Amino acid sequence: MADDAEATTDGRRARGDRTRRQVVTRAAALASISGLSAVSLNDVARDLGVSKSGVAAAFGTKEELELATVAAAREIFIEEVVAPALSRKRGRPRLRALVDSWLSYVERGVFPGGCFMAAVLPEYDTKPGPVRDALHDARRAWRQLIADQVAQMQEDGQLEDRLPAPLLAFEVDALLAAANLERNLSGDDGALTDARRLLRARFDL
Amino acid sequence: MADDAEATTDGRRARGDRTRRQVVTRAAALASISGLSAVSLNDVARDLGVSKSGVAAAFGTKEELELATVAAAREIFIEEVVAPALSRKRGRPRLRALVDSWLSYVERGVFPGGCFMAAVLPEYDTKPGPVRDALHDARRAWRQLIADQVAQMQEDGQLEDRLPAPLLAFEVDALLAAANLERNLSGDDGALTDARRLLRARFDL
DNA sequence: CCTACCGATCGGTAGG
DNA sequence: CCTACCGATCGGTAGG
Repeated sequence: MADDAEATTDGRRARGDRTRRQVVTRAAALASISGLSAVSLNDVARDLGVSKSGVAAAFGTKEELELATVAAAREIFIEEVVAPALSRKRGRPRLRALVDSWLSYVERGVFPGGCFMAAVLPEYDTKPGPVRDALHDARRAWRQLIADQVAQMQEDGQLEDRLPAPLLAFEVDALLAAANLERNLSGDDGALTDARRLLRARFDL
Repeated sequence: MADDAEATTDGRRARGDRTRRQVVTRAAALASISGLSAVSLNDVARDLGVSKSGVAAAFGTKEELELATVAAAREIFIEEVVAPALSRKRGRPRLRALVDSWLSYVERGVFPGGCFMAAVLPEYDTKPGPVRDALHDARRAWRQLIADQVAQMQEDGQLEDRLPAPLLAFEVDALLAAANLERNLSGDDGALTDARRLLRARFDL
C-alpha cells in the first residue's frame, strides 16, 4: 500500500514521474548506441542536469533503470512503428505499413543508434534475467504481429508462399534487423532500400 | 625495427606469443557472451591464472587486446566454418557446406555465446574506430564469399532467382544471424532448423 | 531531489 | 612476467 499510495498533492509525485520519464527516454537513446549496460547513472544524470544519486533514488537499482528503459523504448516503438500501421487493413496493407514505418523509424533516427531492440537484444541474449525476459517479450509481440498479417495474406490468397506464417515472420524480422546493422556499419541508408527490395520480392510488398 | 626484432633465443618471445594466443582465445569466448567492451583485463587474467598487468603488458592497451581478439575470432571462424567448405565445388555445394558448417559452429558451441560476430557487431556498429573497421572487414569477406557462391549458382542455372547476388547474400546472412539470436534467447536449437528450412526454400539448399 | 561518501573495479604504469 | 600503485568511474547508500 505504501508504495502505491495516492499521489501527494504538493506535486512531488508528479515531478518524480516527469524525471523518471526524462531519464528513461535519454537512457534509451544512449543505449541504442552504447548498449544498455554501458549507460551509467552518471551519463543520464549529466545529460539531464540532475545528480547521479537523484537518478539512483528514482529507480532504486541499475537493473530497475534498465527495465524501465526497455519499457520506455517499447512504448516509443509502438507509438512510432506499430500504431500508425494499425489503421490499415489487416493482411498485406498492414504488413506493408509496418515495414514502411519500421524503415522510416530507423532512417529518421528515432533512436540515434538505429533500432533500440536490434542494439540491445544481442547484448542480453545470453544473460538470463528480467531484462532479457522483457526484451524477449517485446520481440515475441513484434513477430506475432507480423505473423498475423502474413497468415491473413495467406488466407486471402495474396501470398503464394505456403511456409508457416511464424517462419515467414522470422524472415521479415531477420531482413529488417540485418538492414539496421548494415546501415549502422556503412552509414548508408541504402541498406534499408536493399531490405525493401528483398521484402518486395518475397512478400509482394 | 625494435618492435619486430628477431625472437630472442631464450624463449621469452615464444612464451609471450603463447600467452597472447591463450588470452585472445579466452577473450573471444567471454566476449561472445558479455560483449567485447565488457571483458576486462582482470577477467581474462583470472581465467588464465596470470596477473592483470601481465595481460596489459602483452597488449599495451585495451583496444589492442580487442583488435587481437577480433583477429583471433576471425581465424577460428575461418577454421571452423570457411575452410571445411572450400573443399566443395563452387556454387551450390559450397554454399550448402558453408550454411551447414555455420549452423554446426553455432550449435556445437565453438563460442559459448553462439556466433562471435553476431554478438559483437551490434556492439560496435555505431562506434567508429579500428575495432568496428576490423569487424566490418570480416563481415564483408563473409558476405562476399556467400555472394560468390550465389553468383555461381545463377551462372550455372541452378537458381531461378535473378536478384543480384550481393542482395541474396545479404538475405542468407540475415537469416543466419537471426537464427543465432533466436537460439540464444530461447535456448532452443530449433531456431537453427527454422533458418535451415527458409534457406532450403529460398535457395534450394 | 541534493552533497558526501563507501568499497569495488576499471585501464594503465612504475619499477623490478 | 610480477607486485604495487595511480586516478577515474562504477552502483549504491547515509543523511538531510
